[in-house]
Amino acid sequence: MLKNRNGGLSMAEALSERKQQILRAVVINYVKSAEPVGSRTVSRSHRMGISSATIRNEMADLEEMGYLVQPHTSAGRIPTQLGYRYYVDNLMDLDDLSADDELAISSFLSAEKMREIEKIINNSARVLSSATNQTSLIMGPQFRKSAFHQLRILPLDEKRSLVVLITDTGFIKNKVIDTQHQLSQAELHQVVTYLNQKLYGLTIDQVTTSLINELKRDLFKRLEILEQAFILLEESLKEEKQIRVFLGGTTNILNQPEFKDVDKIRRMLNLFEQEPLLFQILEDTSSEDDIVVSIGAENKYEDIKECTLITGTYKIHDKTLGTVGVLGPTRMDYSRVISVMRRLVDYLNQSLSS
Amino acid sequence: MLKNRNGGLSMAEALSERKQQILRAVVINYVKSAEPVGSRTVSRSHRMGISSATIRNEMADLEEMGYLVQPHTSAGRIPTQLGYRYYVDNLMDLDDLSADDELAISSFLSAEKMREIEKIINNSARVLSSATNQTSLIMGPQFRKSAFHQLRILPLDEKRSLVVLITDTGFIKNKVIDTQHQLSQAELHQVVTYLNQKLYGLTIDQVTTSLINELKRDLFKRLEILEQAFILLEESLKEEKQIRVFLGGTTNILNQPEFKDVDKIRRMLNLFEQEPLLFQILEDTSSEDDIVVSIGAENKYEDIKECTLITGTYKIHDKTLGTVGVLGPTRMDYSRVISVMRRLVDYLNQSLSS
DNA sequence: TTTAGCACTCTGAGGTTTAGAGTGCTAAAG
DNA sequence: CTTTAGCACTCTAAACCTCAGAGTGCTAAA
Repeated sequence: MLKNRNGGLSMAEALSERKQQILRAVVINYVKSAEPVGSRTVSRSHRMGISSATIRNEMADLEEMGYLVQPHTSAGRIPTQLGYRYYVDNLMDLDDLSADDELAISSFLSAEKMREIEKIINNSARVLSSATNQTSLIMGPQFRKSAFHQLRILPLDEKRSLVVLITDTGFIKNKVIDTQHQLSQAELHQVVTYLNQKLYGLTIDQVTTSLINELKRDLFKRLEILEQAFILLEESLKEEKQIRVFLGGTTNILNQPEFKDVDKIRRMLNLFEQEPLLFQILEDTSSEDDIVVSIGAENKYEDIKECTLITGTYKIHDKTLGTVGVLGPTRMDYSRVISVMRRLVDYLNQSLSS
Repeated sequence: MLKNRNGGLSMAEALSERKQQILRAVVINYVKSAEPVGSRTVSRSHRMGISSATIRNEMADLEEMGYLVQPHTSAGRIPTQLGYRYYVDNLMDLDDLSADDELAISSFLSAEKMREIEKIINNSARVLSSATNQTSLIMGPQFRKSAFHQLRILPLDEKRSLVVLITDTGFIKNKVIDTQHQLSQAELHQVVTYLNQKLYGLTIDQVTTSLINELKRDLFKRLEILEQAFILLEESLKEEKQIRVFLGGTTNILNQPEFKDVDKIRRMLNLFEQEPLLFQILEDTSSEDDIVVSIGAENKYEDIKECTLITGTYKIHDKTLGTVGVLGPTRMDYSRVISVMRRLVDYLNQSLSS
C-alpha cells in the first residue's frame, strides 16, 4: 500500500461506484491529453452505458465534493489535488511494465560492470527520467548512515600522511594530513588500533563531536601528533551531511504544457540548481520502507506546490542509504511512475549490494 | 591580446575612425538593450557631433561591409558576428572591475578554507555566472595531465587491498582490489618499489596501455597476484578521460531575450545535460595561455553556433589542468566577461597552487 | 432516474487595424 | 563633395474584433 504525505492511509470516502468510475476516467484522460475532459469524452471513451447528460450531473456532484474543477464555465473538468489523491489511494491499478521498459531498466545495469557507484546512480537517474518523461532526482548514498569499519594511516613522506576511512558499505574516504613530527611505526600502530577498537560498528552519524573530543583527550595523553587525523573525522560529519543529488531529464519539464510559461521554468530550474534544497526535499518526503506520493500542496516546499513528487528509497545490504524521486506536474502518470520506480529500486538494491 | 578562434590575430580592416565609433556605439547599445539600434539613438547617445542622416549613411556602408544587419527593412541595426569580432579585436576596452565585483570574486575563496577542490570549482562556477549573468562552465582538474608520484598498496584483510595512487598535483585516487592470495609484506614492498621507480614522473596520459602491459610482463615472472592492481591504472586512463564539468547559472539563459523560445531553451538545457559534450567543447575551444573568444559560427559545435563561448584556463603549479568558460548569446558584454574571467583565473591559480 | 434538446458561455485561433519607430532617398545647405 | 532636413514609405507588434467549437446547465419528456 502506498503511503500519502502524512504517513497514514487516506479514508476511502463514500463515492458511488459510478462516481469512482467517472473520476477515474477523468484522471486517466486528463493525464494523457492535458485538456479538460468533457462529459461526452467520458461517456464514449470508457464506454460505460450511460449518457453524457447523466455524467454531467455526476460530474457536477464530484465538483461540489472537491474532486474536480472547471478551468472556466463551459469547459470540461480537470482533477483537483484531492481528486488525484483519491485516484492514487483507491482507483489506480499499477501497470505492468512493458518488455521495452524492463529491458531499458535492466540493460543499463548490465552495461559492463559498473563499479563506480556514481555511475550507477547517474545512469539510474537517466533511465528513470526517460522511462517516466519526468525529471528524476537521485540522492547519492549517504555516507553518514554507514557504519565505521576501519581506519588506516599511511605515511607518505616526512611531512604528510594519508588517512583512509572505510565503512561497512564499502565507502572509502581519504585525506592527506600534515604530520609535524615523524611518526614511528609503533606509535602509529598503537593509535590506529585504539581508534579502530573504539569506533568499530558505529555509524558515521553516531560519531559525534563529543565522542571525538573524548577520544582526543584519551590519546593526547600519549601522543600529540594526530590532531589532523581527527579533521578527517570531523569533516566527514560536516561535509557529508550534504550529499550529491543527481538529476536526470531536467529538460523533460519543458515538454509539459503546465510549464510553457518561461517564468515557471525559471523557478523550476532554479530549484534544480540548489542541491542542498533538493536534498532536503528528498530527505523530508521519503519514507524508509515504501514509495511515497506527495501531491501538490501536500509538499512542504513552496516551489513544488504545483508538482507531485514521488519518492522511494534504495538500500545497500539492507541499510537505507539513498532516495530516488520523480518530480513533475500533478498531472502525471502515477501508475507508470510508481511501477517504474518500484522496479528500478529493486534493481538498485540488487546491484548495489554485490 | 586576445586570440580569436583561429588562433591568429584578425587584421584591423580599413574602417574610418567614424565608422569604428559608430560600430562601437551600435555594439554597446545593442548589448545593453537587446533592441536594434537606430541612427537617432547613436547620434544622441554617444554625442558625436553628427546628424542621424549621416549616421544612416555610414550604417548603410557598415551593413554592406557585413558588420551590421537589419532584422527587417525599417528597423535599426544589430551587429553581425563579424561586427562583434571586429569590436572584440579592435574596439573594446576592458572594464576595470568594480569594488563589488572584486569583493565577490575574492570573498568566495576566503570563505573558510576550501580544501576540497570540488568546492573551489563549484564556487567559481557560481561566482562567474552571477558576475556575468551568463552560464558558466568549469572543467574540473584533469587527472590525466598530472604526473605520477607514488603508488601504495595497503592490505585491508585477507581478501582485499587498497591501492592508492598519488599525483604531483595532489590528486589521490584509490580503489579496493581483490587479492586472491595473501600477500607478504616483502612481496608487496618489492612490487610497489618497482612500480614507483618505473612510473615516477610520467603524466597519467603517458601511462599507456602498452606500458602497462610491459610492466605486467616484467612482474608476472615474479608474482601473479597483482592483476587487479593494474585495473586501477587502466581505469585511470579510461574513466578519467571524462572529467566533471561544473555548471553555474544555467537559469541565466532564461533571462536573455534570445532564449524566449521554449524550443531554444530545450536545446540549450539538453546540451547542459551532456557532460562529455561540454567537456569536448571546452577542451577544443580553449587555448593554454590565453582567453579565447569564440563567436557564433566560429564555434565548431552546431548547438552553440548562435552563442559566444569565452574560455580561459587555470593552472596548478604552472601545469594547465582545467578550463573555465562562459557561454551566452553572441550579444554579451564581452569586456565585462573577459575582465571577470581574467580575475577569476588569477585567483584560481593562486589558491589552487597552495 | 435518465436522457434528449436547447440556449448560453467561454476560449482561442485568425484576421484587421493602427501607432510608432526607423529607414532610404532627394534636394538643399555648407 | 559632404552633411543635413524633410518626407514618403515600410514593417512590426500590440490592441482589438470576430466567430466557430466545445462544453455546460437546465428543462421537459421518457
